[in-house]
Amino acid sequence: MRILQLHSNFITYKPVEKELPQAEEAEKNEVRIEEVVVLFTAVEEGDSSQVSQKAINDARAFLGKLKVNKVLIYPFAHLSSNLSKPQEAFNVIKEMEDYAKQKGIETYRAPFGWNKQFTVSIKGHPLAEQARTYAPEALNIEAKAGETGGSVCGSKKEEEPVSAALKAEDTLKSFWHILQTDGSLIPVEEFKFKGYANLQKFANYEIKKTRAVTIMPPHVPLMKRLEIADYESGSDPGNVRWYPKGRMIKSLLEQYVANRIQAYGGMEVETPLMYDFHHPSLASYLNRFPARQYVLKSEDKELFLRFAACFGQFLMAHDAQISYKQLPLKLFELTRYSFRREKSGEVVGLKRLRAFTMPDCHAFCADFDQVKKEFMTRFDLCIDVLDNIGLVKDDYEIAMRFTKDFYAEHKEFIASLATKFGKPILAEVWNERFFYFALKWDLNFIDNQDKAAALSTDQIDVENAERYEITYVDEKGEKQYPLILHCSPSGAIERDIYALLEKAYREQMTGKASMLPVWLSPTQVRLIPISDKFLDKMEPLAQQITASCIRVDIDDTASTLQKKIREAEQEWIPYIIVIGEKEVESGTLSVRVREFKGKQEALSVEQLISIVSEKIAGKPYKPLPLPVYLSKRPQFHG
RNA sequence: GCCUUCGUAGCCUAGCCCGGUGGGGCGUUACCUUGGUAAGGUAAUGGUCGCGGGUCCAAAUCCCGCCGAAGGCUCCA
Repeated sequence: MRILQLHSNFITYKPVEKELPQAEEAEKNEVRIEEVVVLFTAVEEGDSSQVSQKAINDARAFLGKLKVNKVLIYPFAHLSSNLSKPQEAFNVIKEMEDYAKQKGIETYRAPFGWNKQFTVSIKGHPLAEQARTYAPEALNIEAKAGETGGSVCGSKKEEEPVSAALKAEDTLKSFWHILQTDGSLIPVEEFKFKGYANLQKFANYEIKKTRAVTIMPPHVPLMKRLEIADYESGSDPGNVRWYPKGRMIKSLLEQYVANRIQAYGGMEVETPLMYDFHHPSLASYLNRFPARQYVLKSEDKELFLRFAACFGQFLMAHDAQISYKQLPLKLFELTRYSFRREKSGEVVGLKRLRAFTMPDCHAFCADFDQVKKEFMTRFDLCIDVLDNIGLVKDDYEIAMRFTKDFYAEHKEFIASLATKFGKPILAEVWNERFFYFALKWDLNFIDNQDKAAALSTDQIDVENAERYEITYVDEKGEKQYPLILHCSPSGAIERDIYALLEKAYREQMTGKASMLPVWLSPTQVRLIPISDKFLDKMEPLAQQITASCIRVDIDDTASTLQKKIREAEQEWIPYIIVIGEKEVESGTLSVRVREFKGKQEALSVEQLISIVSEKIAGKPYKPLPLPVYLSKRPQFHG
């Protein structure tokens, strides 16, 4: 069924003559209806009463928005070249009419089978004109795509939506299994989740999408209170502001991940943020999901903001001269930003943003042997990167997604990944390949609402080399298409911070100290003088500690000792040092250690420096992002 | 996009159901306090109660419309 829906000031029509033997009886008088939603309707082969109800229900949704309760069903064959038989069409039209009346809509209908002359005046607002298509079999398709984030650049099919949806029903049906550590695959219903509570939560989230939690995500108040980030009402939802502390944390994570990818062999590049909407390699893909882009017009060009670094790197690789000797070739960019115009209701805190920072690393490989080796290396890299960020195997679950043919062919390879991970993995298996990747894994953090968010991912792309005409020259001097791996070792940086905050909250709930890893703590050491008299003793001590690349600050505000300690604890500062008479005389510091729930330890300055230095060894360093003296700091959040 | 909830000072919040001088806390500022490991005291400061309309002698409170936000659903290429 095809419907053209027009919110009209008025419509007039006049039946002229019967066009079909099945035409109903009608008078040849002009009819005029004011303030009405007109549904020009073509009934197509196979349309049933289900379709007519669906169409009316959709129309009702609009009526509510338009604050109209009047429709005119206007049979209009010209919308389709695949019309059903007239008698069936007439029945369906009548069903629509009956159903609409039953739903309390003031319903009019133009006569069926007549050639009519009409005039229609259409309103000027954005919702006034809508076209819809209903395929009878496509009504209840839940095209579960299985993409949970990561660097994803193209889909496989680009037919018109209806046939794609039909295809999707068959192709996209997911069969869920658990991939055990020995590489064996068992249906998810048969798996005993005892001892794997997190995996069970993840499986529920992925398969059933059920959860009964209504609490606010804990990381949202935390990101505000800790002055990391906040919503920016002056921008679009999902574009957040970063305060000095948050900027520092984010910057350190960015540096760390970038360093690791460079050590792995990724060549860092930088590519444009915006691309031509009508570029041939990009257009076919974009047309499929037009609503997901930020689109901007600039003079006569239509541009869209990138949602990953794929385009830039692929266009770069397209123009490059690549020999098999240089493979695997790894390009990397830290996208600040990638843009995805998620629907407003989907944007949450730092978990799901419209503008986010994502390391995106592509490896161009000669053949499948090379892919396997590289894929394994990157699997290790991703797990190790997250581990260093502060997210360990207990914090996340892995999903692996592939077709059953791919599994049959590469069983050992898939098994080796599972064995390496050492925990059972959720496997989503398809009968046929629908996406551009043959194999993908994604690593999912499970938060306090039992929801999952994808962090790292890696995918074997078997299509985009051809689409973007990326080639390398093999031993025989012939051009070949490489296989492309897409990897985001940490996932979005903002999402890492979300995960760290959610994890900290959970630790607190289970009686442990909530804190960020020491290398990411904006203040690592706080000095609190017991009274103003000791304030001038602070400065040299602070300098000595700072010289060892440790971030130290001094609480010179006019409040009490107890309050200063309370505030330092609420800032999650790992080491708090109170200095008074005793310390000045003995030279020994009284250090309150957050990790040990505030236990005090007597340490020399050198001991303190060596303890902290050990904690942050191998991590990037940035100086204190705020003035050393607390009295000099503004309060960014009430 | 849909559903639900919520908009009261820089921040958190009571009051709203049942209309009658908007109350508290945090912060900020000043003064007192100069301390020994999670909130010292006093005072001052700060409000078109989201916006517009309606009902009423009278609206933060009731009604209608709009705007904004959050959560859920869907979604997550």
